[in-house]
Amino acid sequence: MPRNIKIASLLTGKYCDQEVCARGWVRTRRDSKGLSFINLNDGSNQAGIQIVAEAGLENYGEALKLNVGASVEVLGKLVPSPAKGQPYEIQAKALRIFGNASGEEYPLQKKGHTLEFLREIAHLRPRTNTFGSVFRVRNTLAHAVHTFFQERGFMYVHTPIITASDAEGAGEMFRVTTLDLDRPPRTETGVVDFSHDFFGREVSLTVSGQLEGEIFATAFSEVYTFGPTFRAENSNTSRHLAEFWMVEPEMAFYDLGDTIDLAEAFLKYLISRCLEDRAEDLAFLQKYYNKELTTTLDHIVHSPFQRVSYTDAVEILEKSGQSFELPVSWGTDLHSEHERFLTEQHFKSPVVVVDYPREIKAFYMRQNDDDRTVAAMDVLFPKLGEVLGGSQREERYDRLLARLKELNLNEKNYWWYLDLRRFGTVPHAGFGLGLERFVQFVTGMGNIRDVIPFPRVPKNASF
RNA sequence: UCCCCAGUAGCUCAGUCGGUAGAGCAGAUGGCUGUUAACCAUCUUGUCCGUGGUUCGAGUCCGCGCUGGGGAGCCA
Repeated sequence: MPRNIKIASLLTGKYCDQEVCARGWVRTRRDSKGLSFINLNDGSNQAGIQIVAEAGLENYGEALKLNVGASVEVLGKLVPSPAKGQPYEIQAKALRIFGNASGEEYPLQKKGHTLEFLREIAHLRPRTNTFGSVFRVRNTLAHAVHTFFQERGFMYVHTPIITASDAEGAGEMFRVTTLDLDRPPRTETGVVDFSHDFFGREVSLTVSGQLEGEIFATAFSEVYTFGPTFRAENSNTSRHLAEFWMVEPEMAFYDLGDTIDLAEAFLKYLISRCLEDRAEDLAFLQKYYNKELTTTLDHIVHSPFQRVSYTDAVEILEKSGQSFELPVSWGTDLHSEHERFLTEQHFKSPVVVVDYPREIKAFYMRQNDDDRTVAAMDVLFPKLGEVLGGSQREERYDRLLARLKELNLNEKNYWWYLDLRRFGTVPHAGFGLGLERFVQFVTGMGNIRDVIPFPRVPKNASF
């Protein structure tokens, strides 16, 4: 008797008229006289499978007491369903109940719940239709990230979570310490003495794996990191998390154009995989959360990404005749409304803006010959704005050192980063993609807290 | 961090002029020969976010706090 076949596989019809076993959790139960219909879901798909239990079952009495949330195993014959609503169903011959769920106490009902309520029961929300779809899409995206890079010969490098470096000299970091917070050791001048801390120095949770990624790119040529990152910013928005996942490829011998080509292929691949492999989930999400979801995703896959320099983009915005909430002028960063105008109104496709003013970008970005811009790029999507950002890195030792000094960054903290430019330096580049923001885009979910299993935000780290 | 809004049954909400709280859904029980968030009948359910104040009397008015949501800034 076949076991361990997921419900999604059973519904392909491959096992029709065979004895099968399904295990999962009850989503709904409806009964008529002498007959009970159970919808069983094991997380492998959106629809679940219909179990038909008849009065002849040995434990039919118990079956009638099954509540939403109960865990069961069913043995029976997989047959085409005579009724509308599902292609196949299982005629139960034996039903094993692992654990019932109290109808009075189980918080999930056979009706819609608000996303805010479900956030409070993050241990149960994966069992809902919405979160089932969201997390299957998230998984498909994560898998596709690895597939995309591995197929191109990129090495997956595990950059550290605990780090002594600060990737951009900006952004609040979470300190990691084992010091006694009530009575920390202090130096003679009274400041906390981290030489007595676990690592003998101040360390924090990483805000980016990029700098360490560059180390490996200068040995393995093409690498990527994919892991959690942490920002202690007090941001209370639907687009920020204190803990989120980033994908950061880093490539030796790439210039900015090569990197844009890679980013475009990467984003299109990720979306294509979801459209192909998660059609049922996207259809569900489209129905309940974003009516234009698949249209938008299809559009991205089939549009060539337009490329425009920051300087030209500012000129387009200035000449557009649009009245923006915030003014546009050369030297300031583009705001969301500007990005959306470019991608939605002007180009009507994804846009890659390149060569930003050096003053608004990070120290490690490669300075262009005009001495006022750097080889940076942002990919803008309709309705979203910036989805991915990257740059060619400054590989010239003197230029990098001068830039560090210009920004009053302590070069001693970057000694190993500078060494990469002293020994066998090469042109190289990379980009970063915030996974959750992208999952938001692909699923149509409005709040980033609903696309990560256990969101960490200011004032809340439940579960 | 700033601005705005909200917090009443397990969930979603109503609650008039300040007079001690109600509906739908869920749940329980019974019915129904194939149901699709099944349907029909009956029944149960409250720290009105917390705290201080005004008042004869506060779910309702006022102050403070907590939590949640939307927007802004920052960013991914």
